[in-house]
This record gives sequence, C-alpha cells and structure tokens, in this order.
Amino acid sequence: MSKGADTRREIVRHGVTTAYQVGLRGLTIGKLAMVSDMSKSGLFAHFQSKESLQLAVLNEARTEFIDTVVRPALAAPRGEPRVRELFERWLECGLNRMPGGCLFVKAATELDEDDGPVRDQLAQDHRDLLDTLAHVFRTGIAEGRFRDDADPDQFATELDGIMLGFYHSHRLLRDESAEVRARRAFERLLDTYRPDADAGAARPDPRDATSPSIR
Amino acid sequence: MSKGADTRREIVRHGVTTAYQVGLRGLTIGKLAMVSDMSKSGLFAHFQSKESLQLAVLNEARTEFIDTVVRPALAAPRGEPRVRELFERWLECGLNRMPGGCLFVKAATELDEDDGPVRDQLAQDHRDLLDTLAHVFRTGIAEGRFRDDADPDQFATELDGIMLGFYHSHRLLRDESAEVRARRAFERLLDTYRPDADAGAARPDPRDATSPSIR
DNA sequence: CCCAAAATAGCACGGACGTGCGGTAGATCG
DNA sequence: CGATCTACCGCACGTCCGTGCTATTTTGGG
Repeated sequence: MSKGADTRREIVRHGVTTAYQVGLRGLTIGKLAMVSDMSKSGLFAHFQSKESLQLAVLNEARTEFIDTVVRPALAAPRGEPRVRELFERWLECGLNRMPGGCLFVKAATELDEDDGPVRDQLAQDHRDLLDTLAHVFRTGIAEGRFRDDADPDQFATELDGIMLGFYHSHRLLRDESAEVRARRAFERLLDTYRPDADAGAARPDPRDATSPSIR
Repeated sequence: MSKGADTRREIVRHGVTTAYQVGLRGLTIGKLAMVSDMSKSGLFAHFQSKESLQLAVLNEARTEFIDTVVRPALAAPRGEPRVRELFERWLECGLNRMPGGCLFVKAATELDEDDGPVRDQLAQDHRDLLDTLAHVFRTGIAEGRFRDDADPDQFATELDGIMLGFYHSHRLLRDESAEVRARRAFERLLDTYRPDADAGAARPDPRDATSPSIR
C-alpha cells in the first residue's frame, strides 16, 4: 500500500512543476505520464478523473506555498516585520521559485468562467490567502503599528494587486525593473497605513455602506 | 473583394467576443466557425493559420479597447480629470463591457511561457498601455497637478496592479466589493501623488540606480 | 517461497483539434 | 449574357485528448 501512495505523491509533485508552466488546464495526462516515466493508463489509475488530478495538484501547490511563504512569515515578529517578511517571501517566490509563472494566477484566469470543484477550491484558496494577509495586518493594527482606522481587507486587496502587477511585468513584459517597482509600491502601501501618516483616502468613507469584511 | 473582407471582419468580431470568454488559446477554429455560421474550412481560408487568426483577434480587441477606453479619456481635461476618466472607463469596461473577463489578462497568463508573434504583440500592447498611462500622468505633472518628483512609470505600474487586483476579485472571487476596493486603491494612489501630499516612499530613492523610464 | 492483491502497462474508443485538398456556387466584370 | 474568379463547403488526414478494459508485472504478508 505504500508504493502506490509514494508514486502518487511523485506524480503530483511533477504535476505541480508542470502546471506552473502550462496551467491547470494545460496540464495533460499524457505529458505528465511521460514526465513521470509512466504509462498514461498507469498514471490515470491513481486518479479517477482529470478533475481529481487537478485538485490534487492544486492542493499540493497550496501546501507548498504555505510552507515556503506563509508559515515562515508568521514566525516573524508581529506588525510591520511580519508583513514585510510575507511580502519578501512572496516576491522571492515569484522571482526564483516559480519557473514558468504562478500556477494560481494562471488557473485563476483559466477557470474564472467555469464552475465546478476546481474553481471553487481555487477561489477558496485565494480567499484564504487574502484573509491571512488581512489578519497579519490586523495584528499589526492591534499592536499600534498601523492606523487603527485602516481596513485590513483593503490592505490585503491592494497588496494582492501589487503582486499581480509584479507578476505581469516580470513574466509577460520581462521587465527588469518589476521587482523594484513592486518594492516601491509596497513601501507606499505601508507608508499610507502607518500611524503617523496623513489620512487621505485610506480612511474608509463613513458614507460607504459596504461591510468592512469581505466574507 | 468586398464580400471576403466583410465576412472576415465579422469572423474577427465574433472571435473577440469568444476570446474574451475562453482566451486566445481556448479560441478554437471549429467553435468559432459554428458561432460564425460557417464551415471550418471556409473560415480557415480567411486566415492561413491559427496564429494569424489570433493576431487578427488581438488587434481587433486592442482597437476596441483604445476606442472605448483610451481615446475618449484623452478628450478629458488634462491632469487629474483625465487620469480619472481613464480609470473610470477602464473599470467600467471590466464591470460591464467584458462578459467573460479580459482577453488581455487571459492571454497574458496563457502566453507568458511561449515565444512567437502573438506573445510579442501582446507584450507590445501592454507596454503601449503602460506608456499611455505614464504619459497621461506626466502631463498632469507638467500642469502641476501631481508631485513633480513622482515617477510616471511607477504610477502606471501601480494603476495596472489595481486593475489586475480588481479583475481577480471581480471574476474569480465574484467579490461584490471589488469595485469599491479598486476605487479606494485608486484614490489612495492619487492622494500619494498630489502635490501637497507627504512624500513617503512615493519619492524615488536617489540611491536607486534604476532608470526612471522602463523602456 | 507463494499467492493474493495492488500497481502498472497495452490497447482501443470516441471526440476535438489544426490543417489541407477538390469541388461548387455565387459574385464581378467584360 | 457568359466567363472568370472569389468565397465557401464537404471531407479527410494525423495527432492528441480523457477515459475505460484487460492483461501483465510487481509487491508484500503468511
């Protein structure tokens, strides 16, 4: 019973690597079988459908992302250092650790029209990430490191936007200054939300009826 | 000679609509033929390869985007109003005018691994858009509407990031507050760069050796 | 060491893909 | 009106896709 689980794990690991390059939709059983040195049918027997393969790959990718980016960052001191560590690890992940781009970004655009479990899982993962960002920021507020009238979910969204912009500049445009620009945007984001900063539009408009929490 | 060009244009228009939903890679000759009420071979005769079809669709999409977003915005008064008009039209385009998402975003993630003319064209289009954003902002600086030490390319990148974040929240997460969040991020962006704003990290670090222009 | 069980391979299927070829019907022009 | 040329279609090809069925090999416990 051990052998099967081992090869399955190996397949999924290969699947993650390939999916980073070609996306979840572009991930094909035949190619993955070749990469894994197996027959198509032998590989297929481990999953009963392509969908479950996609789910397995997605779960593994999420685990790896959490292990290399999120969890280590949570070990940093509360407040700005923790936010900064998260940003740095995330950025470094986009720069080096992901040959072929980001699986999640690719899957997000591929699947935003479909429905089904894979899309649901992906959306949930993204929401979880945003929640984590917001939570880390909220902790910083509680510690007095950020303005106490700041909206953590807004912070999360904006940080996400910075990373997406970086991703596109880096991958599509192969812009060498993508990293520098992302860093500047991040610093500007922090500056706005530091306690001594000018309020500006960062303060939620009280006329705005939207709930401060997304979910 | 007129008939052929007419149907070709019709095909390309259908192609743009479909590609907004399924991307440039997902755009398939058979499906497009069905939508266009033609035979596969009849349609194929207009283009000699799928690649040239993709290029035609991409060009048409760019033209439409420029006509509905960029050009009208350039008619607005210089400075902040023009930037604001650009943002509003862009946002509205993502909210209503694009059933199925944004062709360019999808293509960007689909093609960021490949090489070839389609990818090149897409990258060039994206660069042109960023240049336009930067130029509009630069005009605002010249008019004294924005800090004169601000970096227009940095502004363009950050605005692009806001739109990408909005796109993901809106499409993948179907987050109802995506629009509000994008607006707040935009206001924060403007606030930072207004002449009377606190400098913060918006001012380019003089130690930074990076050229202020991307290209 | 043997044998059940598990893991893998071989092969075939129906379908969709991009792409060509040969014929035909409709437009265009003398 | 008749000739020519363009636009379009039907059909077929080779390839790859996901997915089953059956046979073979490999594994591991008694």
